[in-house]
Amino acid sequence: MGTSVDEQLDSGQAMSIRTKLLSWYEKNKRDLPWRRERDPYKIWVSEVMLQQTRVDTVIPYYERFMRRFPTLEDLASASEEEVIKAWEGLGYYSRARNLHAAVREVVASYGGKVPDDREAMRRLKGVGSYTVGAILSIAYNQRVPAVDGNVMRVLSRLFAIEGDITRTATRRRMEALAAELIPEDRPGDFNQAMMELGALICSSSSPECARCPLHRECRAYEQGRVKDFPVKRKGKAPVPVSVVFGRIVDEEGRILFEQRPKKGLLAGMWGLPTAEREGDESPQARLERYCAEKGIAIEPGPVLGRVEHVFSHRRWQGVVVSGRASAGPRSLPEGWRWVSEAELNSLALPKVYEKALSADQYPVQLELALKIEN
DNA sequence: TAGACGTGGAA
DNA sequence: TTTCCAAGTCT
Repeated sequence: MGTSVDEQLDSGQAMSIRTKLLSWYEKNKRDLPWRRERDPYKIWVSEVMLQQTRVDTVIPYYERFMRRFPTLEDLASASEEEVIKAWEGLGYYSRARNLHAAVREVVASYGGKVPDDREAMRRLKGVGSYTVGAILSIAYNQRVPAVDGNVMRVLSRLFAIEGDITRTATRRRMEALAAELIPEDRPGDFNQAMMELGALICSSSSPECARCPLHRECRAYEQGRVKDFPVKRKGKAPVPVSVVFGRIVDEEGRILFEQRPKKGLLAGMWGLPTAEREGDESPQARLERYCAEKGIAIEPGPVLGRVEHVFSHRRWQGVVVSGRASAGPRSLPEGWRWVSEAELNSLALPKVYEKALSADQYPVQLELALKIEN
C-alpha cells in the first residue's frame, strides 16, 4: 500500500489543524453576499457561478441574479432565455442551462426543496462532487467534503502530496482526507475555511506562509518545497483558428444572427454568422460561400475590423466583414434571424460577439491611420 | 481519461 | 506577449 496520506494524519494533528484553521477563519473570512444566508438555493447558485470563476467576477452577477430570481421557484418558472440572459458574459453557459434544468427537477421531484442527501443531489444536472459537498456542508451542516482547487492546493502542501491533482484518483484521495479532517460541528465553516485559506494565504503564485495559521503543520513548508505543490500536468495552449464574422444588414438596418450548434463551443448561443477559414480564400469569399451554403444570398462588403478572442482551448483570430442581404426572397432557415437594435438588448450575447459587433468602432482604415500617425 | 467548455486578471 | 489560472462538470 505504501504511505497513504491517511497514515500521516493522527488525531492530534487533525485536531490542531481544525482548531487553528477555524480560529483563523473567524477572524479573516470575507463578507461575501452568499455568506449572509443559509438558503440552499442561494448557496447553490453561488457555487455554480464560482466554478472556474473568480469571486470578484461573480459578485455582481450573483447580486443581479438574486434580484431577478430571488427564490428557487422564481428561477424554475423563468424561461431558459431569461436565465441565459442573466448569465450573459459569465461564460461556461452550460452551467446556466444545467442549473435551470436542475432547479426545475427539484420542483418536479422534490417539492421545491433542495434535496439533502448526496445521491439525489449528485443526480442533478451540473452538480458534481464538489458542489454536492459545498451545498450539503454549508446549507445543511452535513459532514461532506467540498474539495475544489483551493482545497487541493492546501492539502497537497499540508501533506506534501505528490499526486497529480488533474487526476480523478488524486482528487478522490483528497476527498477522503478532507472528510477525515471535517469536525463534527461546523462542517460548512471548515470547508469554507479551507477554501478561504487557499484563496487568501495559500495562493497559487505567491503563498504567504509567514501569515499562515497552519505553517507549523505544513509538510511542504517544512521541506521548503511549497512552490512544488500542487503537482499538476501542464495544460495545452489554445489552438489558433481563423474565422470570419459577418455583420450583415437588411434594408431596415437589422443585423443577421445565427444560432450556434447545440453541442460545442458557445452551444445554442446566438451570434454573428461565423465561419472558419482555411487556405487563402478571402474573408469576403468565405463569408459569402458560408451563407450561400445555408441558402442565404449576401453581398459582402469591406472589412470592418479584427477581433481576437481566447477561449480555454481555442484562439479565434477573426475578421469582421460587412455585408447586406441580396435582393429577392428572404426567408431564413431555422436557427437564423434578423435582429433589430431593440431586440439586441434582450439577446444573450457572448463576449466574443460583443467584441465583433464593436469592431467597426475601429475600422481598418482608421487602424492604418493611427499606425501611420505613430 | 483527457479534452471540451468562457472570460478576465495577474504574473 | 504568453502562460496560468479561478469555489468544476460533462463526456
